[in-house]
Amino acid sequence: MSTNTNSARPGETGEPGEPAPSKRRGRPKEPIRRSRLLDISARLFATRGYSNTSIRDIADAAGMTSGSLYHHFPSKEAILDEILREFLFDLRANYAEIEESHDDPQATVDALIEHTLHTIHQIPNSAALFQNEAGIIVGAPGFEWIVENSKEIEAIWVRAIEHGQNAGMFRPELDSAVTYRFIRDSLWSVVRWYRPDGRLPGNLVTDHYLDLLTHALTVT
Amino acid sequence: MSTNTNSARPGETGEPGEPAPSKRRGRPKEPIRRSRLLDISARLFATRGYSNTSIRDIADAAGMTSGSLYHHFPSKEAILDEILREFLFDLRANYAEIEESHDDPQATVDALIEHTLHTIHQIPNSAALFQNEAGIIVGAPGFEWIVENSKEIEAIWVRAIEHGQNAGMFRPELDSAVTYRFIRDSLWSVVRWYRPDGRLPGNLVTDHYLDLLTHALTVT
Amino acid sequence: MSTNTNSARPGETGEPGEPAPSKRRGRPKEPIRRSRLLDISARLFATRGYSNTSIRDIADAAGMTSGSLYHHFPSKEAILDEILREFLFDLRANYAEIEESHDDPQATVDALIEHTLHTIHQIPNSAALFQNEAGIIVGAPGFEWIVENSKEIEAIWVRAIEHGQNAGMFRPELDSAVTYRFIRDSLWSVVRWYRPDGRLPGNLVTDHYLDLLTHALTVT
Amino acid sequence: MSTNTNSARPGETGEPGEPAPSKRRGRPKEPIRRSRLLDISARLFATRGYSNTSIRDIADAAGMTSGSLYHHFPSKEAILDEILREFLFDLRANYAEIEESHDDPQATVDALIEHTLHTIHQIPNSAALFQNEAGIIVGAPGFEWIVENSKEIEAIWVRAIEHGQNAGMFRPELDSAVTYRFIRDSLWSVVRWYRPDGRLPGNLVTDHYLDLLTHALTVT
DNA sequence: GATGAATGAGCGTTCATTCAT
DNA sequence: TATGAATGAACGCTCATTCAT
Repeated sequence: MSTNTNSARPGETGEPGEPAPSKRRGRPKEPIRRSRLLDISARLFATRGYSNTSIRDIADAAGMTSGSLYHHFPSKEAILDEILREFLFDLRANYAEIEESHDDPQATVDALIEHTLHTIHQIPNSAALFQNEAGIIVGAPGFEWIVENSKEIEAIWVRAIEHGQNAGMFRPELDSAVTYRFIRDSLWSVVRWYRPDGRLPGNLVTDHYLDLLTHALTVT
Repeated sequence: MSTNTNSARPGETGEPGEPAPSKRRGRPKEPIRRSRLLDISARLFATRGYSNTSIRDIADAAGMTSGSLYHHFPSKEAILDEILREFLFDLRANYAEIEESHDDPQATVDALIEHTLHTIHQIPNSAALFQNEAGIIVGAPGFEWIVENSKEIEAIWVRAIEHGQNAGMFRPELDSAVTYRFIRDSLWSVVRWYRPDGRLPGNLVTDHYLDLLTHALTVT
Repeated sequence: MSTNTNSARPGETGEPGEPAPSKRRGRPKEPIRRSRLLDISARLFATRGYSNTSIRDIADAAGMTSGSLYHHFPSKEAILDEILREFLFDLRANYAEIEESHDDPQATVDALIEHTLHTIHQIPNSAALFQNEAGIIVGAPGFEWIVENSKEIEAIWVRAIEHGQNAGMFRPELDSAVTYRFIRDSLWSVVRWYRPDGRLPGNLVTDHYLDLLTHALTVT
Repeated sequence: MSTNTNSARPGETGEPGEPAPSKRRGRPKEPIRRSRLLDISARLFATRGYSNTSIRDIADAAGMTSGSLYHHFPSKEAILDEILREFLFDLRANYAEIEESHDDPQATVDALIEHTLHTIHQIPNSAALFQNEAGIIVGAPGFEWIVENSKEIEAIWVRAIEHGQNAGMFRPELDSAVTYRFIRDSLWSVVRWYRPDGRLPGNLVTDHYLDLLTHALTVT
């Protein structure tokens, strides 16, 4: 399945707003290179799949040779790990902050939903990458941390759902674990068809999903 | 990311009820071989991912050499194509039959939901394979038929949703296209965590999802 | 240090007496291929060093592509292992046979010396390979068996030396362990300069070394 | 064959007595740096083999980056060349001095033997490096000087042996060239098992080898 | 001097595919 | 049908070397 037909031209990044490699005599010259490579990698991994993306594909898209990549990352897997780490730890931190800053269960769940869809809008590549590869990554040696992190994220959601049930807002007959999966899957699946620059505006999608999920959960 | 840790032993398939390869001199012994190979392939593709499954992995699991596989299928991609073709055309045919055999929109949607979850229960490998690889397959040359088929499936669902809205059963403010994606994604995502032999029985999951989706759609 | 200047031409083996790849319809067609590849590998490893010999060098010398080699051996290291295994286990077996078939210590040591030099004459590549690489191989994971084998070989020699001392033939003031190393090293070092087809005939070398070592050991 | 298990930690050299890299503003601070790098290189080359030692390994062990090494040496091969040059030219000079300062052939040969074993004791890394890599180095372009130097060394030994034969001390039936190789190989092979800090003291080894070789050569 | 980024060639290995037997 | 040998392209990665800063 030759999906590499649209292989990137040398030096092409596809990322708009890329700062020109001008003679910027700044301090943080290192992180820029690094995060740019991570961005490119995330885009390719998300688009073609991790296994179908070669280290040379990434290097080509970054305008360097494959060997040069190894000055920045020790392995292909390390690139994947770093992308997912930032994605998942940020996500957990943001979820936790939302949980702490809200009292009303309905408001908490709404904020969690909004933040999830916002994340898909903001960093679709990382989100898609996790969504697409998680099934295979989980269980791979060195990626055990993903399970732990996912459990903590699940706990946040389940607490919010159960608080809502205890408060009489959400339907008590719902199993909180199954309901969490339902919400999680329906939300993250959006990354598969939502395009940040597409015809369907992000806030419209968010409103629709808030509406659908609220009706699914709320006592009537 | 060595995901081949559970590499199949020669001749091992893991599928119970496998008929012994005895000297059965029956008529169509060929189709049996063929479907067995497709089953094995689907299982490996679903478990490890298409790209991470080699033609030798399949041959090993089937107890033959990789060269022999090419007497049954012209290429690795052809195996994938055949698995997905059977899955998607059966699915479409069953959806169409459901549409024709129901008048009540609510009953139609319920039956569509039930059939989807039943499919995940019955043929989880094919379902998972499609769910996992569709994103990359779509757009690959030779797989254009998937888009067509998907459109016809979408049309069935959208018609059912809109019939329900016209009949005053489903909430009129819902966008039928977005709602379809919401239902589709939440249902097919179940394949990622549902285990046919797991603790959570299939009918319980079905009841829960019928409940959640009905509340999400129905006028209150 | 480009030592590959004399890289073998495709199809060239340098081994005289190579049987033409004629239409020999024999059973053991497999072993022939295999042992031929081992011979070629041993020659290249011995000549250039293991690290300086690439899998493509071997494949080129054998008239095949690098990938084809992996039908016969699972890895480069496995080739090395197989060469050394045959060499060392044969050597030990032959030494043991010599030990059993001789009573007189002087005759035993003489036979051991003769066999060692005979081995260098017969299979100089394997002998040189072991002599050159043993220092680095020992301690590498998977090659622990070499130490065991070497210890058993040492035991045979030391027994012969000590028997000779007890019988009053060999000088009693000699430390048997140091004497063994002295004999071993002086003998195996011959592989570095002896050429089976060179000007110095093998039996002349053998006579000289028998003479030197006998004088070194024997009571006068 | 991952022989880099004992990869040196940054800045670690393992050589005791290393002067701290303090701000010593002495005169020839450069030569110190240089010889330290040569020492480190010799140790790594001797331990792991030249081919298995990367320029980065050396740089790491020296606490610098690989690029910095090129301010001191133009290439990896140049490091090897310099180590071997110093080793072999010193050796020849010392052998020559011994030859000149002794009249008695027996005393000359004894002194040559003693000096050889003393060299192995004093600079085992250089000695091992030469012993291990000479076979591959000889014949490589740029290392022709080794052959010349070796010939001169051989001449010194052969002269001493033949003087001894002419004086009636050494057995006349011995071929001086073969006898030289016998002595040379048995002596230098000691580097492979002798440990300066091991249980077997150096002078004991020297006594043993003097004894063995004297008996091998001397008229009885 | 020293550094870090980059290069380009090469390495051991994998894999979908072909084909004579 | 089945096999085993072979292919050729690609893969992840290493490494000696260069060079602007």
